[in-house]
Amino acid sequence: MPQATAYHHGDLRAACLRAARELLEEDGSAALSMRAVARRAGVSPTAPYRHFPEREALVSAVAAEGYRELAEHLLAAHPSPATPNELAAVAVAYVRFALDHPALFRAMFAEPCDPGNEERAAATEAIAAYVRDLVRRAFPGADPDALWTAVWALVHGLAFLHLDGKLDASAHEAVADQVRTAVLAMLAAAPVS
Amino acid sequence: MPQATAYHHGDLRAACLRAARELLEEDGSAALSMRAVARRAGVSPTAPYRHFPEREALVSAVAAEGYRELAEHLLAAHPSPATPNELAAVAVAYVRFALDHPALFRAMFAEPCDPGNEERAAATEAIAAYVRDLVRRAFPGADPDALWTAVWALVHGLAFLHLDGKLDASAHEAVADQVRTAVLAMLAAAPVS
DNA sequence: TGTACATCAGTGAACGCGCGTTCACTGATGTAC
DNA sequence: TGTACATCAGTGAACGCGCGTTCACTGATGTAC
Repeated sequence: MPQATAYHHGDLRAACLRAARELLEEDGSAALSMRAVARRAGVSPTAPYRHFPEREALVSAVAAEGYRELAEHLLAAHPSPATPNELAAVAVAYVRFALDHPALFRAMFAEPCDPGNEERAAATEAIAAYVRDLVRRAFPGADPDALWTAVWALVHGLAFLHLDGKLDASAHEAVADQVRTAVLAMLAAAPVS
Repeated sequence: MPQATAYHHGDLRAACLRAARELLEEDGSAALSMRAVARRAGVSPTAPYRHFPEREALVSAVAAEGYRELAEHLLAAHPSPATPNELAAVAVAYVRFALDHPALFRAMFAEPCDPGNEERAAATEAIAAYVRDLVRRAFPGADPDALWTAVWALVHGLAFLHLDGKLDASAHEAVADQVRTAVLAMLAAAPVS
């Protein structure tokens, strides 16, 4: 760990990530910019380039952090969900995370992603594994590959529809109810034919 | 209908919408800008302000057009789906639309939307009605309000996960298979408990 | 232990860019008398 | 029918902005001898 002085920051990489997160939390609508991050970190506009070769690298790093936090958040909602109600609780947690960190969530999904970023790939895989296990436990008879995609899509769609204002997201409890009800209805759906 | 002359365009409003659509189809990654639209329409940078008081108004108009097209596209896939297979076909059409018009699709959903735009509201409602009818036909026993949200979310999630590269979208047929399989797996899911 | 020097992590000026929007304007149209 | 004039739909210069990135630089650190 290098020493911090007036000239040398000490840990600018971490400071940039922290600044980026703060900016995303504060103004969910503005795109993340290198210059804004530098300003927030109290450093010249070009200093971050020592640690991130280009904007996309910064965004990828922030997104990876977001994936890790989302994984923790889901685990905290339920470590090993196995019933429809438990699955619904996890769905609510997923949507809540999106609504509590809208800009981060958009950065995680909508920003062009660098497929070579291992940190990011590992973090995504942790979430995928969690959902796959959930599906195996909750739906022993189903094709897990097909169903885990569907479950993720269902929950992800609920998150974005709320985030984008297509479903009303103004009240916490109402969102939770809406998500729970939708998930349970889907699982209980008995099609004709 | 005003006459077109060298000075007066004749129907600049429509030309702006056409230009905007072209730009979205050509460069899915760039944000829509008033200046680019004006350039494409062959008009001074400020001329579009005669027809759209601000950028958001233009985007809202384009989005409304997108909703109408999406509704037509779904109707064309199946006018009155009632079985899981027919529902899956509509899901495939929804995802295909998103992948064929990525920037338009993002504009429709991710851009901040003007809730007062009636054109847009009407177009969205047409889609909602289509999905609600579908749900009523296909799942006579279910709570239609809860289930139509779930169905929309499932399909919408599949669209965005493909659009954002979280699910592989490189081959048309593979995407269709993936979507069909996921939807059918979800409908056939038999939870424990 | 002291010193020369390579390397590292910053600075700050500058480049060229595109953007949304305003403003005063002008050319063309259409309407009232 | 002819004309004065209001209105409409454009123009073009300008404002102030923020951006990503480059470049030559400089201050601080650490290492080899």
